[in-house]
Amino acid sequence: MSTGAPRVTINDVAKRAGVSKGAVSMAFNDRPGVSRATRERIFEVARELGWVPHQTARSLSGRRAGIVGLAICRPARLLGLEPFYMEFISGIESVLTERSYSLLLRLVRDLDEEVALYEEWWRSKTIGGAILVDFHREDPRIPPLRALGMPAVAVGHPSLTGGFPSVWTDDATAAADAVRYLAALGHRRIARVGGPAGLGHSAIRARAFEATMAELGLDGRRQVSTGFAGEEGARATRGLLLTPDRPTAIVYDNDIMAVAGAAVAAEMGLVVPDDVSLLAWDDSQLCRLTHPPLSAMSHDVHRFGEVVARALFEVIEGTRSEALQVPTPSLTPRGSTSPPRTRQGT
Amino acid sequence: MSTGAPRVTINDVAKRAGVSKGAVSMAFNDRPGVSRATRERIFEVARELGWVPHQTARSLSGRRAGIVGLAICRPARLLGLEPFYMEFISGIESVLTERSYSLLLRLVRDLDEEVALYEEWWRSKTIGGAILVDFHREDPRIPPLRALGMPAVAVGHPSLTGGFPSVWTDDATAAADAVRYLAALGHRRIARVGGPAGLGHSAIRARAFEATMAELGLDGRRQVSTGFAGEEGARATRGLLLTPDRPTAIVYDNDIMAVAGAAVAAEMGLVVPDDVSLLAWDDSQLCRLTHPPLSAMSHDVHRFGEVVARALFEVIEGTRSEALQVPTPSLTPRGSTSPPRTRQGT
DNA sequence: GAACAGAGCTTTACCGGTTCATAGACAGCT
DNA sequence: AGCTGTCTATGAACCGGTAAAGCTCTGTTC
Repeated sequence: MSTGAPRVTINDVAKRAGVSKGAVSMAFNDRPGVSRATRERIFEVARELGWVPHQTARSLSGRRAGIVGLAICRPARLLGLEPFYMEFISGIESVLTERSYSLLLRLVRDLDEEVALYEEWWRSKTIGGAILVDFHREDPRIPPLRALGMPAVAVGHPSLTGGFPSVWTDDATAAADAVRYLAALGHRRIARVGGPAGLGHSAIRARAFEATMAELGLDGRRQVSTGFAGEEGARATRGLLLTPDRPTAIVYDNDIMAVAGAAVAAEMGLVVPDDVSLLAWDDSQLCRLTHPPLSAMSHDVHRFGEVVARALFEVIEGTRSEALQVPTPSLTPRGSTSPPRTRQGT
Repeated sequence: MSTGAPRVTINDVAKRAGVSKGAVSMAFNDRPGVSRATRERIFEVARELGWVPHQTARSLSGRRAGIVGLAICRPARLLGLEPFYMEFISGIESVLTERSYSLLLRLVRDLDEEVALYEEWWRSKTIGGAILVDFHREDPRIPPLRALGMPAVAVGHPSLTGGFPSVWTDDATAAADAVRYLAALGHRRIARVGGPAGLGHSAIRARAFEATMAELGLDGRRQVSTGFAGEEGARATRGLLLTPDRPTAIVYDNDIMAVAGAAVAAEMGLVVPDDVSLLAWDDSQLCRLTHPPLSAMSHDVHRFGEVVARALFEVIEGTRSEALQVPTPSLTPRGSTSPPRTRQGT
């Protein structure tokens, strides 16, 4: 039953339609050289036989690979929780689908493995292009990947992506906005729980946070760099809230950590937002599921993915080498932020 | 620059090593017919030239596709939140990686689209096998997909998967365990917030829930079928908690809905677990991030994915046609379940 | 009415591997 | 020396398409 599939090929279609396989090929690629009538007869026969061009054979001749690679270097357990990626991916997919491209996804453990994977994918012509994410400062992936000459779009600020055409969002402005908003509410002791310091966008937000705090005459040193996992966010929050002059507001680098932070506050008997205001980042549905719902810097992550995918096609076609900016995350106030309850010093 | 990559082929390697390309091929496929010395010289040259067999060309000759397909039919926004899938996927990946296979992922909007996608993937020989998930009762995908003759593993109880070799977990027993645990704590009004009734595993849990409740002489009709999204879980919880004889314990079908349920309880001024106990399902990290942390029916989802992937290879190789069971989810008590505070009737 | 153009197909040469029938070299045996 | 068998390696066919050159035939143009 399972063995010996019918194996219909372009030759069968050609023979049955009484034309050469070249003609069938032209018909299926919308190229001139076949009359309307013939073209339709070919389609008719192909449908009868249930024939679809063999993707593999096709890409062996032409150069198109029809597949785009995405390697993500974060622990699987974390990714499962990080709402960002699935939404980002679904945005990418929606564009790829339009062109019958597919996404090849792989989780890798470290950057070396990532580079090796891309090299293999590219050398073996498995993929036609790639989407690079999570740029570090002086990212070690840049030289070897550039050397490949593989079409790729980088997600991250152009200053980080070492010449790869990038798609980026203005994290600096968003971070500054977050600080100004909290300061406007009357907070003076504002802290930030960020992702790894080496990670480019975390670093950018950290700098912007500090600069904006300074600009407002506030102390911008209440910052913690940690991972992105909830537990790490919890630990960082606990640390911050246990200091004598504990912050009255905390900005997080994603929403998982913010949710974990809210749990820590509750566990310590602190009321959100009265005792401490919390501001999440990325704003997935998760922010609306807690009580109180979390204020957040919101982001259309799905669209972000779409823009990235479209940019990649432009790169593949050679019509893009410039960076592209998507809208800056904007503040969505919910129940987790309010003016601080008590009078405070610096 | 970007144009004109070196394009090293098997011929270059053969020429440089002073052998025929057939020899290179044999060397790289671990088949007899090349001496140890020659083999090593070939590898040496290949490394020098940075040559890797062209995956596409390779799969055109041999029959192996090197790619496994997974189409998921759930709204993207929901998936982003559902910790289950990313972990499941990472489990799959870890096995695929061993064999240099890759996962082709696509989010689809409905079952028709899913079937069409698999048909295209299979007919066009893009994939060598597939993983089918989210089975419905009398699932409409079964007949067309079986007709394809594509190697596939189904995730779900064998009674649902229409003859596809399946990998499943004993949801019925787990649901019964959940009920018995809550009953043992003294709860009598136990409710359940489940996924869509059409979805096979939700239906199985629903039946087991009802049967076990009956067995214990309790009323098993407090069940709501909804989506898997947090908001739906919130709405369902609100509905349940607003009834006059509100439940003192609620079992959820995933953890997102349980988290949302906790928020609803808080919003209604109810204390978890004193006023209402909550029991989540799947047990991602999320359950440990809330306050109180959620008790859950735990599951090694990563391993589940691994088992599924391994089963798929067996199917592809023709050595499996039987179902395979993974461990039953087991109860992990945390802070969200306790004996009910007040004396209750039926 | 010879030359030319263009539409509509066919032919042929790849793309980059795998596979298999076959041949050469060499060792062992009678 | 002649025969057989094993090991290594080659060459050509093939996988299922694409692309570009080539061939016919009909209709124009001067």
